[in-house]
Amino acid sequence: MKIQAAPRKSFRREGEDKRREDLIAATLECVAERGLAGATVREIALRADVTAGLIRYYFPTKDELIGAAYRAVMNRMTVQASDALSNASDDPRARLYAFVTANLGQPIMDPHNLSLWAGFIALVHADPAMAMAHRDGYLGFRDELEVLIREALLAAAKPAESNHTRRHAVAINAIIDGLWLEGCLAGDIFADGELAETGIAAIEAVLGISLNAEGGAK
Amino acid sequence: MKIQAAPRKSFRREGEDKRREDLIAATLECVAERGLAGATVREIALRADVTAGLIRYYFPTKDELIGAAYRAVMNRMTVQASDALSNASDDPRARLYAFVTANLGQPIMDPHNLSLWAGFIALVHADPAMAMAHRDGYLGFRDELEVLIREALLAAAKPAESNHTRRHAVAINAIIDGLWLEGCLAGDIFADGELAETGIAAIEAVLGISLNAEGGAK
DNA sequence: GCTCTAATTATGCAAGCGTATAAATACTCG
DNA sequence: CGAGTATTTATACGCTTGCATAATTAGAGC
Repeated sequence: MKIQAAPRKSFRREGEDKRREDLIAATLECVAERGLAGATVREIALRADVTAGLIRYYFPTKDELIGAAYRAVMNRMTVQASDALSNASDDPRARLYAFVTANLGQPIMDPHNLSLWAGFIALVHADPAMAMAHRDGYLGFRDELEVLIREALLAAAKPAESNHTRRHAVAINAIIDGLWLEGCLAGDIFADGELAETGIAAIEAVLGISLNAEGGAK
Repeated sequence: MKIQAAPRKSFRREGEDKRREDLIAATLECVAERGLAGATVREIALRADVTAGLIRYYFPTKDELIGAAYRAVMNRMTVQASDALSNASDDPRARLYAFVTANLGQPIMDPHNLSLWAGFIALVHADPAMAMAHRDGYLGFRDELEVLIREALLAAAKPAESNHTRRHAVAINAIIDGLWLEGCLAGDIFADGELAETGIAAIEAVLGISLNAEGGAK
């Protein structure tokens, strides 16, 4: 009987970009399913169908992999929201409407995204680099929102001075974030589209305009 | 030369309640400073000036200590908000006003609270027990808010049917949570009281009433 | 096809983790 | 003041973790 020499794992060489993406994707899976604590190098490697040592070949330290994963999540959500914008009509009110509903529906409003986001946010306080990464993302989001708000106000023939639009951006950003939170945490107690509807109504009230593409005036 | 026998740590016996509180407080310190990962039994014990073994005497498992700590944070914030209510006048609009500003000011709107909250929220998805604990807290908060809203609407002679007040509660809860988040994450880029002001304005717009105690009508 | 190298696997290590358990001690009660 | 017990310390065990490093191999280039 032949002695079973432990067979060495066969493998394929992959491009650097592909591997990094795979590793980040595997990391996100782990975090989503079992929290940040579940994202160990061994588990990540398993999901990426790779051995643990390889991770260090692409990411000098585990923290860097985690940071890259965080940026990937935020970027993914941003891109998804922007996609909704590019598919929207060019009426500014319709664009704001599309932006809001996109952020308050699938796939952005998802428990997995919340788990990821929360796990990272918990680190923000301790890690200055991550704190800066987060602030940039936040301000970027708010600025994008502020532009949409200003144009929607102008389209409705309302004043849109920057001190007003800034404050509106803060408030409306809060509405989106808050409803996103509620939906991620307890989406099952809300009807489909209810939160998006609620958000639109609240935003219309704050801005004092209708976001219906057709018509414009209520 | 006398051999230095390792001196056994001296200690005092404490009441069960005192010890539990101390351990929870030490846990919160750890989580706030270095995230959930920093909350190890040894570090917690160190802060509570106790040896690690004692933790298990009061909490069968570390997870139970973490859970207790989470409930303590939420409870603390709830109590602080309720305190603001009991110090408020009995005009319903003033009470809602006080409730909102309390939640959007010190000591509730604090980075430490966010770190704690986020660290725990990241576990909600993975741990059913914590998921239930969270949902209870959330619904409790929203119900309290809904009562305040209904009474404020009635005081302003506005209709307050339950299907409306529920939706308002969802939206206003989002405004509070969202602004709380913004303040915790980047409080330094906002002027003192700015977020509370913004929140009040947004809520007044959503409800269509003024929350100024004096007058009532704008 | 051979060679060379970069990508990948395999193995090991030291540190830190949560938990278990036995020994010691501060307080309570008679 | 002495005995008993609940509280606390001390020690150790088994596991997992992130990281390092040596051994291997797939694939590109000549």
